[in-house]
Amino acid sequence: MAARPSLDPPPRWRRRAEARPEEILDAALAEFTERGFDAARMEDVARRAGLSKGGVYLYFESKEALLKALIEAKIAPIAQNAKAVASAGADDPMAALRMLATAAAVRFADPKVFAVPRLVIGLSGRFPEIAAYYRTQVVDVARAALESLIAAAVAKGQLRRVDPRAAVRAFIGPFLFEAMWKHVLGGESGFAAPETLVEQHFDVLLQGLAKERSE
Amino acid sequence: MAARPSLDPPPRWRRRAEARPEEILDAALAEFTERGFDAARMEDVARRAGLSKGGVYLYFESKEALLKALIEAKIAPIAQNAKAVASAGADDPMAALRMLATAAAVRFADPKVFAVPRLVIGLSGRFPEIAAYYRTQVVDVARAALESLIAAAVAKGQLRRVDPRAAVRAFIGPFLFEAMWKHVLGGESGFAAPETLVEQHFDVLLQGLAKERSE
DNA sequence: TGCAACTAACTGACCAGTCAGTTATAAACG
DNA sequence: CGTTTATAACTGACTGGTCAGTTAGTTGCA
Repeated sequence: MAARPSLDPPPRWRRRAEARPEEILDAALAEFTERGFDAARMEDVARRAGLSKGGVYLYFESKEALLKALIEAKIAPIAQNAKAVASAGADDPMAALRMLATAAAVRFADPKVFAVPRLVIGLSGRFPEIAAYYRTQVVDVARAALESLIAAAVAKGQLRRVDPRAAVRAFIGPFLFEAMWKHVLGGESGFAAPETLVEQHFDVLLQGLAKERSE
Repeated sequence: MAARPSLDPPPRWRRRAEARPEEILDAALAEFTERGFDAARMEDVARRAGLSKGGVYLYFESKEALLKALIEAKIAPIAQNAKAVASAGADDPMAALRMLATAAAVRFADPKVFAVPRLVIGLSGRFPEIAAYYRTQVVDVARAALESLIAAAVAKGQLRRVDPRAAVRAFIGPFLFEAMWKHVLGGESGFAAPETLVEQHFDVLLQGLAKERSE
């Protein structure tokens, strides 16, 4: 009734060269995450992105090239963010650390965001370059940002002087564990809210577990 | 010269039905780790185990069956261990926690041991059953063991009362992070010794990062 | 009209799984 | 004891299906 039978039906496809690359990358991330890189079929990636398999090859040389482009595209903003927070928050390092923790909790809770590190972990054996790229572009940057903030807090007398690497591990590790629990092992998170997570984390991280403090 | 030319040359293969399954599982773990489950070829697994491809199928129904057998075989001892430590160390929980931490540090440092969780992570999208199995058989067990030890320590007045799940995250997370750093990202570990790792970890974990303790 | 964007049908390589045949080994026999 | 017999263990060539990548031809659009 409502739909007037159009005499010239809509085109079977449209030329959308600008939007394609990003759509293909999103489709690829979804397929790679669900099936794994090898088991994912280029045909399915294409369908999901709304074009044909041949079309994908107009934008990406090969499946592997698509994978690498995907990693690069999804990684860049994260690293950017970490660096920005670190340099911006040098005068109030504790507040900056809290912001970073909250950002980490929120990001790690998003399956789409965690999908990338998950992919990298799975493929690190076969594509060490990708793992190395991820390390230098993301982990090293985040690590440096955290270390500088912690060092600043130590200098201000707000934190004890501890081994910086140990401090970074203690800072990130729990989030990593929670993310694995949720996204990899399919565990139910008792408390959904990232704020609660951050709150509990900081309590343990700052005050420690010990009842009495030993000198 | 030394080798006397034997008139009847050694057989081209031997019947070794007892030893085969384990050898095949070891070979499969190595191949799956290096290439990934999909990219690994059954032919290569077989060669590595010292027999032909057809031979592998005498012991395992399919590639997927091999994968599942592999996970089960490599997982069992770990879970066993965690449970034993937990129940044995109820009277001195702090010592038991230190033992568990050291055990974890040593195990996580071994690429062969960490290969299994690495596989599970990579395959969790396609084989959720495997991830679930790993969770119930390993992570849940370890988690319960830790929580009971921590609760015991709290009861004895040795630890503050904090959210048990947060405490467990803080306990395991850093090891997880270190393992990822080393095995997945190929980062150099500044300090090889697990004892150092445990020492630093406990310092931060028990005393916290804060300079002054707030009530 | 021209051409970039796109499709669909195709090709060639690869590999999990099968199977007909071979060989090591142990047991039965003379 | 050697010799035959029986069979479990094993091999390697083969097959059927799958899928990355290609290409000849079609279509939207300026």
